[in-house]
Amino acid sequence: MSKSARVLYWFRTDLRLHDSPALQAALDLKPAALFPVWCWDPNYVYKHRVGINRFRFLLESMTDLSSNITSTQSKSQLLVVRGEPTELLPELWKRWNITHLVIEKDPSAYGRRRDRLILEAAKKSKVEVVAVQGHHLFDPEEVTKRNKGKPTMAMSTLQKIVADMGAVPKPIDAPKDLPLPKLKDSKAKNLKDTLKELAKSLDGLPHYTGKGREGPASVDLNSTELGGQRDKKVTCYDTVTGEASDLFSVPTLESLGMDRSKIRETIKGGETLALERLAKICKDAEYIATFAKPKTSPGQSAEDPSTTLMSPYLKFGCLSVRKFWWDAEEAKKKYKGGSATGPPENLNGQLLFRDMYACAEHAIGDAFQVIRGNSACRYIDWYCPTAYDKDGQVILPRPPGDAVSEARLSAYKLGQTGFPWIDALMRQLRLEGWMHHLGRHSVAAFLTRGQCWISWERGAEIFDEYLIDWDPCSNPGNWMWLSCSAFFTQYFRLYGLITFGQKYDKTGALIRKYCPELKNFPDKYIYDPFNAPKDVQQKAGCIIGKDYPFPMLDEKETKSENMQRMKICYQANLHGADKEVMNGTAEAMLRKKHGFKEPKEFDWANRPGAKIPDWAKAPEGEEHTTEGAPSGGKKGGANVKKEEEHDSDDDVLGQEDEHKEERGTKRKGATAAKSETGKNKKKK
DNA sequence: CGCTTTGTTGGTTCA
DNA sequence: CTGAACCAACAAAGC
Repeated sequence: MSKSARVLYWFRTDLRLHDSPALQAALDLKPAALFPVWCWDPNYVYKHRVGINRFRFLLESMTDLSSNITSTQSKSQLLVVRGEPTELLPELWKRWNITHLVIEKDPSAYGRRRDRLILEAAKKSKVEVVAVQGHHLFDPEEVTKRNKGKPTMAMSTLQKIVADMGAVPKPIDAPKDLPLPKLKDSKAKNLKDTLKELAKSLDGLPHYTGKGREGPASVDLNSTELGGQRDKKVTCYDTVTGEASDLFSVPTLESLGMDRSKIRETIKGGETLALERLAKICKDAEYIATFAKPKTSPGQSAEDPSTTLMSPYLKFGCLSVRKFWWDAEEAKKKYKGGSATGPPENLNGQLLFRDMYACAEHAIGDAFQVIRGNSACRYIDWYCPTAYDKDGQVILPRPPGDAVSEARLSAYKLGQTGFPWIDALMRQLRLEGWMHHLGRHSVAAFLTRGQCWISWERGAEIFDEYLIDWDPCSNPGNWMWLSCSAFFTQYFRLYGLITFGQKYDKTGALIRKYCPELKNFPDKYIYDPFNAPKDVQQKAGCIIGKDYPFPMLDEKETKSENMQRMKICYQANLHGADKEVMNGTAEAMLRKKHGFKEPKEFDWANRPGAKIPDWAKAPEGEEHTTEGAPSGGKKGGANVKKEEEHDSDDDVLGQEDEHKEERGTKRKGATAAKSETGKNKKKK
């Protein structure tokens, strides 16, 4: 059989050639032909929330994979076909006389649903399917089976299970050669002719005209109407095989209706860069051996991260997680210093967390993304939850919640909350598609149980759209963790909006970079410019409430109110799959118990506490911008524009030099101000 | 991989 | 030299 094998290798979660057990399985068939295919799935284009940065990173990764294929076999490349895989793949294997379909197993709920259909179609066509695990350290299907179908809700559970599953497999090298993607009667002598023949073989196939197989046919989750970043027409489905001049090529961002000028292209995709970065990190044995996630700083940017920044590459399989695991193990052996760190805080522990979430998602399925129907998720009566119709279908667009929560959610998404730490992190996310893990903790706790009491589903949605490394398991999993809905229960442990960032970086470099309107504030007030006396604000060239929004809520007031609510929700002990949640009575029940109030707008002048600056008591007719650009109208636009004026790296460096020079004098100013207020207090 | 309050310890300054 | 005053660093406990 092996001599006549003709393999369609379908890339999905594995944009790499190194350590790919699935690709190895394909080569083990000793095929006469191997077609490396990427099917440009409209379900990913329309029915998953994907922003500009993640599409950009994916396209870069595909381009790099294609060139790596060509470097290995000059007469081959990645063959990108545009259409619905369940419609298109059967045509390909019919017209290309395929005997075997080889894939890396995609363990996510969508992946499994899609692959079930593909498997059925393959069976009908007598195409043999070979599916191999390679996206995680351990096969989530096998782990779930060993856990009796239950989700893995703790690291200790996962560790216990995988202890009996043997060691993580050692990485295998990239292939030295690849079989040609040739038709049976091919006369092609070079790649260009091969592509022409392949395109000709697909003549007569209608190009794809729908918006994906899943959900309501007309819905485009990435349209601006639904809060997405697609503002132009999608043209990538105008053909099946791409432009005639560039057959089977990687689509462009423009053909997805997206405008790359709206983002910063900070983290570039591809296997080549992933391996370079891994090699560089593993050279530093001490860094690898003593890595402790809680000690890494969230106050650093992607250009100089305190973590490895490998997650985007793991997400698309540009980097094999098993290679990461073993290269880290090798590096640790070289460390001769004191004691090394262990799981869960070390690097391998981080990779195990990724497996834990994948296995939990595997057991729960689609409901892992939401609260309703999710048995692993504690039910809490958040504002702005996902809404369902009588048949249990999600209503899109989501019917608005109360006005204040909607305004807060919008301000949060744009980085206009009035809390510089939160705003800097959210702007970093929106512009660059990445945020440090602990920064994600901070903003997630703030939106949910900390201050806003808004559903983690809304936060997960924003992350879905903006994160490059978004993952259907880790992302909802971490949102449930931080909102104390699952995995984690210590709801009284809450991140301070001023103190948490300050602990890592007193100078507020992240704020100065992403909130340039605040860059001239002295260190003392960079995390809470709203507490700065008016003369300090004037000197900094930024009046709070005018050039930067007032805080949209009172940190301490919301915190204590929400902790009381959490206590009551924990006592009620409802979960997403309970009948009270499914029939919609849970919300009213909990609100009765904790004395539900609509969230109120923050009244600066009457806020509790004794630290009200004189200038705030008498606002001098200045408008309080608690709304903080949530309408997404003129104000938001103006702020975005202002930011982009400070975009270039040179400019950022310039800003940093500036504070270094000025810091000394500004500190003196701040101390003087402090002693003054001290005197005032004594007089009173 | 919390924050805040409270209390302790050990050190410095200065009348 | 003494002792009050202050302060930084840390630990414990409660939310």
